Amino acid sequence: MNKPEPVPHRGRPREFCVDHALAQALRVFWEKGYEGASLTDLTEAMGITRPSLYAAFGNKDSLFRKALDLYETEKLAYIRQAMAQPTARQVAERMLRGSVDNVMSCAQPHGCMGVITSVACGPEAQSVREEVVKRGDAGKRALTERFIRAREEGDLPAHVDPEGLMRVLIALLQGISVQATQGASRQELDRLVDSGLALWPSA
Amino acid sequence: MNKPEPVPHRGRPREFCVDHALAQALRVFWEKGYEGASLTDLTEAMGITRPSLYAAFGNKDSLFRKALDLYETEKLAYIRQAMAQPTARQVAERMLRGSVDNVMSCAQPHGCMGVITSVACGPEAQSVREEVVKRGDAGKRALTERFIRAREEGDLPAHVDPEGLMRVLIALLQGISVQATQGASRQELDRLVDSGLALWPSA
DNA sequence: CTGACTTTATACTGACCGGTACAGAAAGCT
DNA sequence: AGCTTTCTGTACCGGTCAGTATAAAGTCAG
Repeated sequence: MNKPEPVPHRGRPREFCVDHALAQALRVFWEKGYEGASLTDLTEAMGITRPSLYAAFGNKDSLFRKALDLYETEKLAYIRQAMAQPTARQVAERMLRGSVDNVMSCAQPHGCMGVITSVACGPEAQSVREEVVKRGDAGKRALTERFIRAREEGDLPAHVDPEGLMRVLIALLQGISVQATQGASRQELDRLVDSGLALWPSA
Repeated sequence: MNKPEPVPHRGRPREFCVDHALAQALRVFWEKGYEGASLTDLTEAMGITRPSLYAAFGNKDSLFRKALDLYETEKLAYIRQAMAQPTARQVAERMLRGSVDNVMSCAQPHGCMGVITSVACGPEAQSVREEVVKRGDAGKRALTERFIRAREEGDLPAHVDPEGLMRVLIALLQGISVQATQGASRQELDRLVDSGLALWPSA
């Protein structure tokens, strides 16, 4: 961390590491949601002052979007891994297990950022909410395609509805996130996943 | 509506109907969440001024709790009906269908108040959040008991884990709520429910 | 009518919100 | 050296938040 700028700019050099500060911002947004995270919360966690934040990241909206990018590339890697699994069941299992790992990391549980942001209130956050929903929809489409392929490949029965099954799996993931924020233990979430997988349609 | 006080008190009589005002408050809290609903939003929707609100309902916290009571008795009636169904499958179906009806009522979709409140941000709402989680936990216990009974009565296979199945069903309900707030259509949610029920363990 | 009592509306409180003006500090360029 | 450029900290902006002081208005008992 605190790596210097690769090409030293003109003017006074920045005294903090942008990547590290963004990681701290992500932590705050993840814990408190978009509206719940005040600029005071953010700047204190990032160790910088307000004007530095605005100079480096624009405004709260664009800081959140940058944090969201980091979240997707870092914390949602398990989703990309899951999609590459050979069977639909393994796709589901990797997603569910990865989701529990994700919400149970870092001591106290925090749910999925997508759920937190899209459920959180206020017309002020409408723009970021739409962004989150848009990103989620792309994932939903990809998952549906994956299940269509699985049915063609014979590892899902012919009678299943790929889009419906996608919505069920997404609902389970969202449920895991909600229950985590409500204080569910890892053991309870593991049991949710075990029971969910026990219901999964066999080929 | 606007029914008069049954026993006329001393002093100037109240000029609004408490029940009607509370119903309007519920509508606002349901749409915007606890923190997202400002006193200005509330008083405008209720048609009363701030001091009247405080005189009649205490403060924002206690107004929310009273609205929550109303929500449980009015909007969550389907849950009590569902619990009384003869088989576990019918319990699940009534809950899922009722949940979709619930989040799809009143034109634009709003999710479950429990989910909205428990996921919504900020340490200021911690107290009401704990209240919501506490009420939800009681429901979870009751549902687990219901599935244990179902297994004893033979309408659930012996190998299922009642608590795990309870968490799966709750997760589906929470997923329905989240997807509704994200703008899912009734048709999409119906498909979620159909696919979920198709997975339900048969006796 | 008078006084006790309660609800009404206006207008305010201090605290916090996201965002910024300003001036000083630290670097490169010439 | 000076000059330009960029960052840093302080101190502030108008707006909104939950909650309330105050006084007028309305209804009772006597």
